[in-house]
Amino acid sequence: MDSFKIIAKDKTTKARVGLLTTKSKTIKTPLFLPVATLGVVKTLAYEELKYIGVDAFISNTYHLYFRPGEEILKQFGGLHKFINWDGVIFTDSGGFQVYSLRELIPQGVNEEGVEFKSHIDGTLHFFSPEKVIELQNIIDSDVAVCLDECVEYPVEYEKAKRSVELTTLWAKRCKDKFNQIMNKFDSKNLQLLFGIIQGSVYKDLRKKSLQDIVDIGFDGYALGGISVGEPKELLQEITSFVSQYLPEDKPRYVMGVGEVEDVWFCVEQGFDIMDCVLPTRNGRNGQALTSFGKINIKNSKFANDEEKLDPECDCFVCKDYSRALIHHYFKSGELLALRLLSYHNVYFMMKLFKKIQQSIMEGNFFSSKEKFLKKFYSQQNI
RNA sequence: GUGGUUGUAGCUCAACCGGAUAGAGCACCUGGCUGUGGCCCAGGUUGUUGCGGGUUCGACUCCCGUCAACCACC
Repeated sequence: MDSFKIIAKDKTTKARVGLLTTKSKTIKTPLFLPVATLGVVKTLAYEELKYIGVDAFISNTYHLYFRPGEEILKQFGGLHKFINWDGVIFTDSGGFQVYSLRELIPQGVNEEGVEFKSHIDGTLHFFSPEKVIELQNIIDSDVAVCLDECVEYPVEYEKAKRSVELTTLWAKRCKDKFNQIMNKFDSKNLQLLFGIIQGSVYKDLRKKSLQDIVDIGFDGYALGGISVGEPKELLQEITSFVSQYLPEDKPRYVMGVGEVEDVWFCVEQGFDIMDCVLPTRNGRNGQALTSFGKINIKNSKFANDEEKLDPECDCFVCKDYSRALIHHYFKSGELLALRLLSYHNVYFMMKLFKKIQQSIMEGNFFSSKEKFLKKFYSQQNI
């Protein structure tokens, strides 16, 4: 059974609307995944996620491995049951932590896997491709991804090349282990497995990586190794380059992208799924997304501002809380401040993706994009 | 009333034997953050060194006076 079905295509761009069928649910793409590293979108209750209309989020294998740990997850029968959430769960493999926590990898990375020093207590732990698949099976996510090696930017060609070779090698082992485990399940309860493409900013490496990964064959393809500090032009160059070689009939996931401008761009290039920490992390630090651009609610100019966060938003925060009040909560260190902006920003992203889906269905993706971004950069009403 | 201690940025404190543009943390004001530790990073504003005299080439620093806070004793 095909897990992905395209139901609409934009005529002038590569944007498309699809249905992704997972064992939990069928959900519509383009899809934005808020990040729930430890199984929770920081500060938000599951009831709130449901109310906002969050269909799916992404959790992290590495972090869940340390807390709550395999045993608790096994006891409860996976993350869905542990957190009582019937939406779709993606899991990241820990490959990104090879990059983000690289100072905790004293031995470096080899063919067998990665030896991590726990960021919590410094103890040594070993992740192999097989282990990561097992863990994601224990977590019982709907969509798992292969272990990959994400390298920093900028990176030397030779190092990027080795990471591509390693990522391919690991992808094969992930796929083998995955098939072995999935044999025990009936077809309705199959997890999906996505492969990850590396290659940094080198086009020949990107092409090699995606050919290798597509040859192995996965339920979807993720573009990794971007959003690691490279300039926006390179992000755009790589995403548009890779997208032209990806199979059309499989979901395409660009990992770590979530700035408003980048989101429109990646959808335009034919990507279906993206995830990003920005709406929540920046929300916790005072940045709010509004129809008229980003604002930092901590700025003193909002101290007496009676206007709502985003005059065009209909979330409860924008109905009931003035900018001045949220400013006050932030300056006072009140926890509610973090929640209000997290809620609003996630709401903003969900509404944005609904708008994107709708514009593709109605055949006006490009003009919608232009209109949206023009307003977003106008800084009116701010 | 007498004796003592202390007064330096909004706050807590540095500043050698008298030496150059009086510094730091926090706070405040901005900016940054792209497969998450609420963190962190990068900049920026702020001083009549309680006040007034004096000595000196030069005073936060030494001297005199004065004000304030605190402590002890009457």
